[in-house]
Amino acid sequence: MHEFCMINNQPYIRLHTPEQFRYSVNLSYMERSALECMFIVENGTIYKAVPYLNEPVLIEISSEDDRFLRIGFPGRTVMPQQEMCDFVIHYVREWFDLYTDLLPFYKLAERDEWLQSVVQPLYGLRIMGIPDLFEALCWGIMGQQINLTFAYTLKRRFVENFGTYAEWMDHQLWIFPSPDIIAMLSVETLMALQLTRKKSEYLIEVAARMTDGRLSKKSLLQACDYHQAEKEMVKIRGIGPWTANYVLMRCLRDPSAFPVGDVGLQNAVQHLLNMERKPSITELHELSKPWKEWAAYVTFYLWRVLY
DNA sequence: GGCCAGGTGGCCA
DNA sequence: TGGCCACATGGC
Repeated sequence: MHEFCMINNQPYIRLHTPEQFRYSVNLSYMERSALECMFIVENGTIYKAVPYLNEPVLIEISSEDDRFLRIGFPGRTVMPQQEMCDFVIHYVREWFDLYTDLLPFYKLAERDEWLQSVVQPLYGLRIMGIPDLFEALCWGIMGQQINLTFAYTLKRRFVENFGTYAEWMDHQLWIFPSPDIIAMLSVETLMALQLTRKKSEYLIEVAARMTDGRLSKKSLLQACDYHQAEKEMVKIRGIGPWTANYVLMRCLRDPSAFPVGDVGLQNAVQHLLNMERKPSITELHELSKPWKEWAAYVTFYLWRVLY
């Protein structure tokens, strides 16, 4: 549900959110890294360019009472046409994971003391998504086996070399490169950004598959079977179980996705359980049994404990 | 200077 | 199936 509003000649959409949502806790997640290049956060407002019919649309997101979302359109004095508004509303809902009902997750956490201690302080946090499948896959591949700071550096170089941007005030708001641009690059071109040879090959291969239609978000979601989608992704070189589950979690919206080999997850569990060593994969599967269906959410919340 | 990093593919038994 | 190892370089 939403309303179209005006304030000081600025059009905005007032978007209703589920009860299990708090803007502030999501905002602090968005503020976690100054190195992030796909959106800007300033004074509690998130600015982003979203791709609408190959045309970047600037949006600004803020909140009313920590509950309602306000979606504004910087630089516009009239409300955009209906189709664009519908697109933006859907984009924001997907980005903030507002289509997911978190009530069962919180009910589950109430019955598990350990889980509750992780979940309760972050009440209202959603898995902030990466709606663009190509971006999600690239980010997963780039981030493998390197520290997060360097991963952000690589993404920035990738985006600034091959993406497009819209200007807002003195900022550039970037649109992630489209697969057809990347599919045409040589391995050496990507290696110049300090991606490894293998990662460069993987990125170009994923781009080629998305360009010719062998791989798409639609086809992965078509079977309505996340396990099948995972199998499809893992067939592709450079996408292992971690990356596939990461993409299931942040793009395809499978609440039970579980990147169990994730070192951040392992560190968080080790820390919270006061273990002397990192938990094994087997131990993590054992631990996750009670909340298996919500493993993506638990993982996301656990990341917030350490990062 | 050394260990670790939001892993994966490939090889070997 | 399960255990190593190269990759390849920045961050701290």
